[in-house]
Amino acid sequence: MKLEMELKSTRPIPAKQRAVLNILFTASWLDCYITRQLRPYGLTGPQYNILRILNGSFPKGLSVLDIKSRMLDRSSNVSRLVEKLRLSGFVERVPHGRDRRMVIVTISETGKKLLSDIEKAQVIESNSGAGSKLTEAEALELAHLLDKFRE
Amino acid sequence: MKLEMELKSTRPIPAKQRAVLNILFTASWLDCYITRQLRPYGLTGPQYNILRILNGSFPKGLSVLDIKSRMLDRSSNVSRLVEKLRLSGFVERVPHGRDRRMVIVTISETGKKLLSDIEKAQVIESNSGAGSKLTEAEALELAHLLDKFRE
DNA sequence: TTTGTTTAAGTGTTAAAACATTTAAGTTTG
DNA sequence: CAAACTTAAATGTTTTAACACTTAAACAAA
Repeated sequence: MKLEMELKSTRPIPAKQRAVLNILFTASWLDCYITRQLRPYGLTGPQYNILRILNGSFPKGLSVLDIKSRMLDRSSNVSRLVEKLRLSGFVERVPHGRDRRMVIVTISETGKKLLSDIEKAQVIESNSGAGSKLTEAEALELAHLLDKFRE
Repeated sequence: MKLEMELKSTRPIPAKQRAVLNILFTASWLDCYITRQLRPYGLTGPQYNILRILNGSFPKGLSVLDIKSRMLDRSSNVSRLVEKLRLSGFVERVPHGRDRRMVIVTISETGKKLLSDIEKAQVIESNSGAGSKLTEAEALELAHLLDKFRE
């Protein structure tokens, strides 16, 4: 549905403002979608984000700050999120050898198993999920315009 | 900066996933930007959203549910947000005549003054703000692709 | 009417975000 | 070396989000 319809806007919205509102609205919509997808697995969005970051760097681990710098939401409190993931058994924490201030976080086998379960479930419904109506070219164009938006 | 750089991604990201990540990342970036803009005025993003909705419907007011259905973030607790705005003097609440379950919320003169102050300040720096690098046509295209993304 | 259902708004509670502050280890410089 | 500074992680606190639940009014049907 078009943004104006979603927001029940009466008067026309200027182009740039429409872009701003649409980014915020779509992100909220997407966030809600992702939260629903993750609920059965007992993960929140930021926790899932961390697991995927660690999976991408596996078998190497990352420090807390390294994780934070790669997150979608940079205001996340990574220490606490990692601690929750550790309690659930999805990551492991080992102190850094040289620099004893640092802690290196690594995804566990359980964590990797969880990610692959989630991925499988999403692949099954990937043709009906978020962004499924976009062609590859449109998806690329969208990402490019968003990059330009932040300049 | 391109998303891959922002997220320090090593391997290439598939197009649709890039779109998803970029929407979430850009929204978080934008949210941070807006929060900073609004801070001097003592408003949060959702509060500002409500004020603008009420300004758009002025002089008519809206019920709590009407406001909610027009908000960017539909999970907002409008009752509490409206109460805060009322305590700050930016909105007024009057019980609905016929249906005594409803409350009609209207923006006050103080609230309208606040909005115009904020707008003026943003116009001044509108050439350096969010989305300023996009042309009108690109902004429209971006909004259109986001509409399609949610289908 | 009275019973049940739906709708609007508000409230209670838990968890998370936001932001500042603290602790401890490492670095730099006089 | 010692003091000052910087950096990494954790913690404290306040606010807000998220979600369920309550209350009260309107509506619908027996």
